[in-house]
Amino acid sequence: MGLVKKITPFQQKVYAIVSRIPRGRVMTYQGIAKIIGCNSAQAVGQALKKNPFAPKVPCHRVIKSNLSVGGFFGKQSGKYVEKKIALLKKEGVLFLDGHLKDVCRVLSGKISQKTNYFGGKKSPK
DNA sequence: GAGTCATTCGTTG
DNA sequence: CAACGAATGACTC
Repeated sequence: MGLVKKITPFQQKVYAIVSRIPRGRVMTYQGIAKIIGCNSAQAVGQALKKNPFAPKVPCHRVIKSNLSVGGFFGKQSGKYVEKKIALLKKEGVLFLDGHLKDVCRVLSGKISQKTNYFGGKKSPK
């Protein structure tokens, strides 16, 4: 039976970090990637997609560095992503139009300062 | 603020 | 060795 929990060292690091994200908080792919030692958030995303410990690792607490929601269960959009937002919303992390409402909820030490997120700018409908 | 192209690291085929 | 992926940055509108 080749069906064994074969995970790579890279995945172990990703799951270790993600599983340590406290409730009501989120982390970015870039942040995790940086802690691991690489600057490839895509590698982190792939590790989470193949996440063999789906319910064990709170992958729903991982979002993109641009404060957008990101993907979930291999979907970049759809009801799965909606569920991801709903889960975070239940934990106190609110999203507006697919983007994080409160940047303060993000751990990871620091975020890209180059990008001008919602800093003071607001465009309601 | 929103959309598009190119880049980058690791895993899998 | 080649292609893909839950992403990101830079550039343009």
